[in-house]
Amino acid sequence: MRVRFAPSPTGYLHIGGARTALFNYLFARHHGGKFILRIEDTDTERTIKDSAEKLMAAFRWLGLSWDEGPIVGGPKGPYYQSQRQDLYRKYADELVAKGAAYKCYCTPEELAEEREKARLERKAPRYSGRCRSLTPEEVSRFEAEGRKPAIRLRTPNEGVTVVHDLVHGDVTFRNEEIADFVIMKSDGFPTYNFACVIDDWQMALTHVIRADEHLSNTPKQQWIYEALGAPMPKFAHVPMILAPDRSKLSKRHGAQTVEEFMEKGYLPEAILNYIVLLGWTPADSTREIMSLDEMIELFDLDRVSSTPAVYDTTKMTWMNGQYLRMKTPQELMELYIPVAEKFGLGSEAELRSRTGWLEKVILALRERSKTIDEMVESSAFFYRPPLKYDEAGERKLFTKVGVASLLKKGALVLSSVEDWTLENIEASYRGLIEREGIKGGDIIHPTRLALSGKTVGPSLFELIEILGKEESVARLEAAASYVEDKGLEGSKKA
RNA sequence: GGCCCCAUGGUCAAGAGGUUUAAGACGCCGCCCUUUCAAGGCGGUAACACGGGUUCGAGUCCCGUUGGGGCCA
Repeated sequence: MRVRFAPSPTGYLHIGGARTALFNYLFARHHGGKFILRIEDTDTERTIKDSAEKLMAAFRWLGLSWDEGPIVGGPKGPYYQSQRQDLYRKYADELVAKGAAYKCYCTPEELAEEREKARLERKAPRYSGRCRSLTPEEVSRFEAEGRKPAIRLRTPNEGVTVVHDLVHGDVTFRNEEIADFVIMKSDGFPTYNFACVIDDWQMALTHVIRADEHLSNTPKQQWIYEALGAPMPKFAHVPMILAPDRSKLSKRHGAQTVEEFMEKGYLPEAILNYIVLLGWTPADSTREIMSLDEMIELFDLDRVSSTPAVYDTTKMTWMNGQYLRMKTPQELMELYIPVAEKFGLGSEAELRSRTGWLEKVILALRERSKTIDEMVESSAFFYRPPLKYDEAGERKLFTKVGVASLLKKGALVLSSVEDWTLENIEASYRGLIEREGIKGGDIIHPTRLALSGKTVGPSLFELIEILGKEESVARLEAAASYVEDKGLEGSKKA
């Protein structure tokens, strides 16, 4: 079995494209077939330089490999449409010679006029077929005028065409609805439908798995296969992925490309796992968390649904958190370091020089982070004192009478801890709590705020241990001075 | 505008005529755990778009309406 993903390199790898690519990939791997990548850069003007490179980088990052295509090559190349132009020309000429297609000399103006006329008569605008049977004289007159012909496929005017779709079942189109359409434009470039069929045929695809938006194009494509005498692949139109407002995904919907999620600290396995569930469920539908290998084992087209899906970042973020928790500290460190560097927490060399410490930081944060970026952000206070204290926390905790003295006492007991272990740190604080006759929270919460600037975070004693004795003491004293300088104690009502 | 596709909770989604007083997941709410927040555990909230048929029986089949999406221009 041979399938392909054929993106046009006009931007980035869209979440919907990624899902379609994934379905193709899984189908190929499940059946031991080939997954082919083809770049549809036929429309050279709109092609963005090196966006094909970016696309492939996204694939690599996701962990999806292709068996044939750019870089890896293959027997059916080239895999860029821009390098296959002579093929389209060749087969178009063949169709003309056979009489299955013909040259059309109509100018855009004439066509527009025809369309306008149809509109006024409230009829469906469709090509009249005026160039269907031009006499040799007419042809030479047009040629003499210097007109460049387009090539149109001669299509049936009656009867129906049925697409046997693997997802939708049989879909019937009335042939009279579709007029002779252009396969080669007058500028010599093929139209989408033609190039697509030539390539799919030449690349010997057995299945065309693509998004629903192409279902309406399929009868035209089937006619091209027939005209060519080419074997027809099986078609499977998978549901589209919609934005939260149920419209087609576009830039204005914010994060929607694989690259964006990559930059936001998402894990490729989480993205893959989330999108595979958009339009497909395994036979055991309560099963959600799956590795790529498991998806390959479980995936098949018969459980692909036909209803479009709205994608929801919230659930993907949750899933990312699930995957984050499955990572070892070592794995997380490799993901953490580059982001931390970008955040200005230190150079890679600096960070790597204290991996033991870093592991503790990461372990402390792993349970409460959903993305790598979030993890890095919430670890910032381990590297430098808080720039400011959480406002609500300050109002609640630093205004209590006696808090400054409590913080100082905390600094004192910590400074006297000889052997800096979690147990000893906690014991020192517990002792203080008992001597003062206060509740644990009375000092634990202000201490957390003093050390991290936050009211939430890892277990306090773990936090203190990681921060170190000197730094903890210094921050407690700084906070005590801060409370005193600002006269916060007892100021709650003011 | 014509044609095509789609229609179960806010979102993903199971359901292939009776096993459904409709799974599961995210979210949300509550409780438990707990030094906080998470995580985890437990519980709760919430749906078959509407109208006609077919059938002993319909979320499941048919038709229409409405809504959404796509393709062609």
